[in-house]
Amino acid sequence: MMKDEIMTTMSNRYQADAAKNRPTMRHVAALAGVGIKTVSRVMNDEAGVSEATRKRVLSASQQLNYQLDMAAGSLRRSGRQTLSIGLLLPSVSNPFSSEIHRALEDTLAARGIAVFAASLDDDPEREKALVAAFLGRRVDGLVLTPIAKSQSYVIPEHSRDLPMVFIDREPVGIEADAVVTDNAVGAAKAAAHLIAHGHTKLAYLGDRADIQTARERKRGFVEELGRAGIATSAVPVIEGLHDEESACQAALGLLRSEDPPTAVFSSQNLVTFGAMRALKELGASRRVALVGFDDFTLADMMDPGITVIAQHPERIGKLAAERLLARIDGDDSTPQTYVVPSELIERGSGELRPR
Amino acid sequence: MMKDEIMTTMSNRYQADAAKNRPTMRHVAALAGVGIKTVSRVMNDEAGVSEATRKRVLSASQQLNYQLDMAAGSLRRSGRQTLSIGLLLPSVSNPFSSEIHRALEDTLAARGIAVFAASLDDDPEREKALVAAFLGRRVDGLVLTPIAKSQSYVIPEHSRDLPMVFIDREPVGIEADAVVTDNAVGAAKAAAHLIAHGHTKLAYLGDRADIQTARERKRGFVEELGRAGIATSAVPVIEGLHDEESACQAALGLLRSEDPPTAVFSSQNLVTFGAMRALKELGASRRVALVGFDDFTLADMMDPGITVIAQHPERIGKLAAERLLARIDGDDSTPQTYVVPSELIERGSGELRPR
DNA sequence: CCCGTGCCTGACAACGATGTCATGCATCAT
DNA sequence: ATGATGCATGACATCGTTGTCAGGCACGGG
Repeated sequence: MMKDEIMTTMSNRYQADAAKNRPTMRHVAALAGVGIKTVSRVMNDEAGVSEATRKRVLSASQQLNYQLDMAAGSLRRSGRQTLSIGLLLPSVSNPFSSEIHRALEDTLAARGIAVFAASLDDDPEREKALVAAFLGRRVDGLVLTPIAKSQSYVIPEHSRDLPMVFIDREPVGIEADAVVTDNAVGAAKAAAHLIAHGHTKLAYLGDRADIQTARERKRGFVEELGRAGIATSAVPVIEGLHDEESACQAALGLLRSEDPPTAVFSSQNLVTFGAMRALKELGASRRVALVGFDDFTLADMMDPGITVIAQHPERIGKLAAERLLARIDGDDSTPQTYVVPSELIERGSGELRPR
Repeated sequence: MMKDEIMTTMSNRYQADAAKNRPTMRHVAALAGVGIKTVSRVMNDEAGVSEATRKRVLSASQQLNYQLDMAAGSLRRSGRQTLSIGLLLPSVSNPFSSEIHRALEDTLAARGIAVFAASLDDDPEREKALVAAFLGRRVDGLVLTPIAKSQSYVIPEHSRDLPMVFIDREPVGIEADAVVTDNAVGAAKAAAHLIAHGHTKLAYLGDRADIQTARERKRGFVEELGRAGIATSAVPVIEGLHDEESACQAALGLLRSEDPPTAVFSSQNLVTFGAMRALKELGASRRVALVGFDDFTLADMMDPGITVIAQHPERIGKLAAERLLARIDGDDSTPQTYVVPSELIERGSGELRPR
């Protein structure tokens, strides 16, 4: 009787407290009349708790709406995992990036791992700052698109076995796993495709040369010209195009020149859009061939459809996640670069022949 | 001499240890020859540390590559903030969602807040599971696109003052801030626009009726018909379209019927794409008017350009972030729904007149 | 009846940090 | 000279959890 009264009072007090502040194991333990270690065992599905006790604890925890504090747990837990990783992308709103993000998320979600995502905007300083921010939150791993000149600043962490996978671009100054597209090969395929359709007067519209993938694509394109015996000097190569507007202007300049190209290769999404706009403005969409690097929504709905070298962001994301999980699980084999092949998709614009 | 030797030995031992395991404040303190509380003060830029000591600590922490453990800190710190929030979207790879994500990130980054992002795929169960997962990581707040029938399951957290902002759709069963587009108004604008261009034979292609925004858009569209005196019974309303393929089939069915509509309104991105494809297939792009809800990349490059009711995801994201920050800072005013106006953008397809 | 063997269980320290508070020391007004 | 004041500093408890370990209890065999 007396004891029941005390129990009731106590449970009321704990319930009232737990409604305002967040309940802890102590609250649950008090309400269930057990020690907190037993609550811990139940919450973690550990063996060695009688069925009766388990039920009492579960009921108490539901009553209080208790939730395990992962942060506190991972502080003490051996292995110290937080079940969260950091993802650094050029921008979370970039379609290519967000496809990677999605694939990564799906693969990691199966293991209960949450993803911190952030945008770098191709700013090396942000890269370092955000890596630090994620490390301070004790992520279990890092997936990032590097932009800084060197990633040697993460060597201390990397040598402490922080799992790390680079995507889209390979790291510099550190040996770590990377998952990339075959940029040079893809660009070469584009050049070969145009040449096979009779073009010799090609033009190259490219992104900023400080971006590794842009350099690779240019290299692949130019090398293919060489193989085909086309004088590089006869092919205008414009670099430094980072948005639609500048690409459009560059394309307009080319197309209005005395001896305009009959085929254009654009090294990236936004550049392709700029080129398309220029062609449309000049009414040349059905006259000048176009192949763009990167696939995009509605490419098949354009007139003509736009032929592209498609990357496979979902494969990149999935592979990166798998590599990261392997590293988290202790794989310590030599870091490797994994290449995801690109794919040429014919839609019309790339199959136009010169007049 | 003796003392120096010991110091050196100690510092070596700590350095070796710190190179393998992650260094803690204890390591830094030992190396700098101070107490850990002093290290804490330096790392948190607290006042009351002499310049000389501060320098010693800073130098030691750099030498060890020390980084503050935010998780451990927030365990003890009053207020208990983790400087991270959870963001739940239909999909991180959905362009509309990822624009919101980006705007949110930018606003929160200024305060050093990191963002956990996850995709719901319109699955109520995932919504609950992911909310729980984020709560277990002790996020400082939650921003989410609700899909479950009711959000009452978060009431316990919400009443414990967990900041929460709903975006795109309003919550059910709980009073909380929300940031939404004026869906009904936008759809009504579309209807009015088509009617103003002489159409009376309209058609509505809509998303699944269990999605709040879809219902609102339909309501706005139908109400506008009423205002214009057009018999609702004469206007085909097709719902339940959730992807491009089903929308295309539905549109084809309509357009091939005996008395086809002269104008189509599509309630969402993918449905618009389906409608566009159907129109193209029938060669009716320049004959049947089309207005779509949601703006999209290249809409102006289509032939004709696609007239849309544009939402403003960047404004939604920014506003949601601002509301969340206000709540985090203690604002406890009555929850409110903030409406971000949509905007009709004329591009050609919506201005076609009936024959 | 006693002791070994499991099975449940909880007390306690520890994880890495911060809040509180007491201490030592130099400085200053009286 | 003396006590008051302020600054710099570190000892210690603590946040919510988990690892370790020892204790209690029931059971069974000798």
